[in-house]
Order: sequence, then C-alpha cells, then structure tokens
Amino acid sequence: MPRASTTSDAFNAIAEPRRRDILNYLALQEREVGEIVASLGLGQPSVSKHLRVLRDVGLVHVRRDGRHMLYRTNAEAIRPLHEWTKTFERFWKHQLLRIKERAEAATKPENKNQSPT
Amino acid sequence: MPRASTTSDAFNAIAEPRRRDILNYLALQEREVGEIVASLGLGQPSVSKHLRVLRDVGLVHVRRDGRHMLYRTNAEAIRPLHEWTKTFERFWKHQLLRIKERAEAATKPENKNQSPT
DNA sequence: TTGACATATTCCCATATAGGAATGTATTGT
DNA sequence: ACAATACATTCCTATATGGGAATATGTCAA
Repeated sequence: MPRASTTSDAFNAIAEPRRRDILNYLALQEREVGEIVASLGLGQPSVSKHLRVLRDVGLVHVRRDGRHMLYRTNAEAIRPLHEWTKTFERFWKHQLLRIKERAEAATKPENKNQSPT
Repeated sequence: MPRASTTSDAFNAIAEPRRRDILNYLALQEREVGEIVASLGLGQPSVSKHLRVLRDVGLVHVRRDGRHMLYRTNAEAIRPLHEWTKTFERFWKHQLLRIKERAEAATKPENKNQSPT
C-alpha cells in the first residue's frame, strides 16, 4: 500500500515543504498565484497543484478577483495539528525536568545517586 | 519528483496515521514491539518498519532488554512541529474574533454595516 | 469577436512508499 | 551447540506522488 494521498488530510498536506512555505507566505496576507510563483521560485503549474491540495484539505481559501485568484491561509485548519502536537507537551516538559534534575544531581558534590566508590 | 522521503523529517514521518498511533501509544510508557503489534493489529514487519522511520527522525528512542526492544516516544522531537503550528495561532484567533464580531453585528438591530435598504 | 493574461489541468516519468511473505539476526534457555 | 523467541530487513508490487511541458479554461480589454 502506498502512502496516504496528500488530499486525505492536513497532516499529509503539510508533509511537503513547499506547501508549508506557501502556508507561511499566505498567512500574513492574501496573495495571487503569480506572487506565490515569484516568491517560491517554483513553476506555475506546480504552485497551482500545491494550492489545489491545500484547498482540498481546507488549509487555504480562495476568491476570484478578475483574472486573479486570491489565496489566503485558513489558520483555523491548522488548529487540529496544533492540538495533536499539544497532547505531547506534558511529556516533553517531564523529560526536560528529568534532564534538569540529573544535571543538578551530577553537579552537586553531596550527590547520593552515583554508584558507590 | 515524488514526495520527500519519510525519513527526511518529522513532518513526513507523522503524515502516516499508523505512525501517529504508535507515537500516541508510546507516549505513556515504554513498550516492546510485540505489544505495539498487538495493539495496532498490524503485521510485525510493518510495525518494525514504522518504528524504523520514527527512529530515524528521532521521534522514538529504543533500548534493548534481552530479546526485547523497548520503544518510547521522544516528545522533545515533536516540539518543533508544535512550534510551527503555533506560529499560526494568532491568525486563527484573529479569524475567530472577526467571526464573532460579524455575528454580533448581525444580531444587533442598530447595525449600520448592511447594504442600505 | 479576438487577443492577451492568469490559472488550472492533463500527460509523462522517475521515485518513494506501505504492506505481506520470506528470510536474516540477535539473545536466551537448556 | 541448538532450538525457540523477538525483531529487523529484503524482496515484490500496486499506487501516489511532484515537477516540467503542453494544453485547456476563464476573464478582461479593445
């Protein structure tokens, strides 16, 4: 079985670095495709295809303005990713705490945790 | 050009749902491969391969215990993902604010923003 | 209507899977 | 040393890309 399709969910969509670049770029303000192409130094068809993927999973919104298509990041769609990573927050805090404890224990001369001399 | 390899970075590694399942499972406590296989209902070779990917990008740590390999999630490696998604936090907060404002404006009878009758 | 311009889509291809089957490797018990 | 146990790796295959070239579609200006 191949990898899941990029259009299946946001996790797959952001796996591609160029798409993360696009999301960063479009977060600040609405942009037309031509601007994205110029900004990324990628081919226009490639950019259009990345935008298609992002649109399919709801990571960007579009509206037409004459011949231009204006895209912008839909930050709300990134929230679930943020929530998922957040569930691990307490674990890395614990890990840091333990590392800190060990460092302090190793520094103190009155340390009692080392193997007996 | 195909998608970047899963071993290239954490973003690609977590694009696979099964790997996210594994990370969730191993966050609470160290587990041996057999337990993961039983827990996920996936084949042993598949699990080993997923663990390999997670290990290559540093998302899990391993240690040997006799014939068993004990894996655990390295939450610290998830932190960069959390940070990246966090950069969008202010945007979704703004979006929510605007939605809220519109909702309130639409509710108030003294609304002045609608097109004139 | 006819161009011109801005995007989107299709076609083609080299590459990277994910899972299952088969096989290799490390470690323990006797 | 040898069988058994627990994993890891290799081989094979169907499928999903991502980029570039070529082409189609949509919209505006004259």
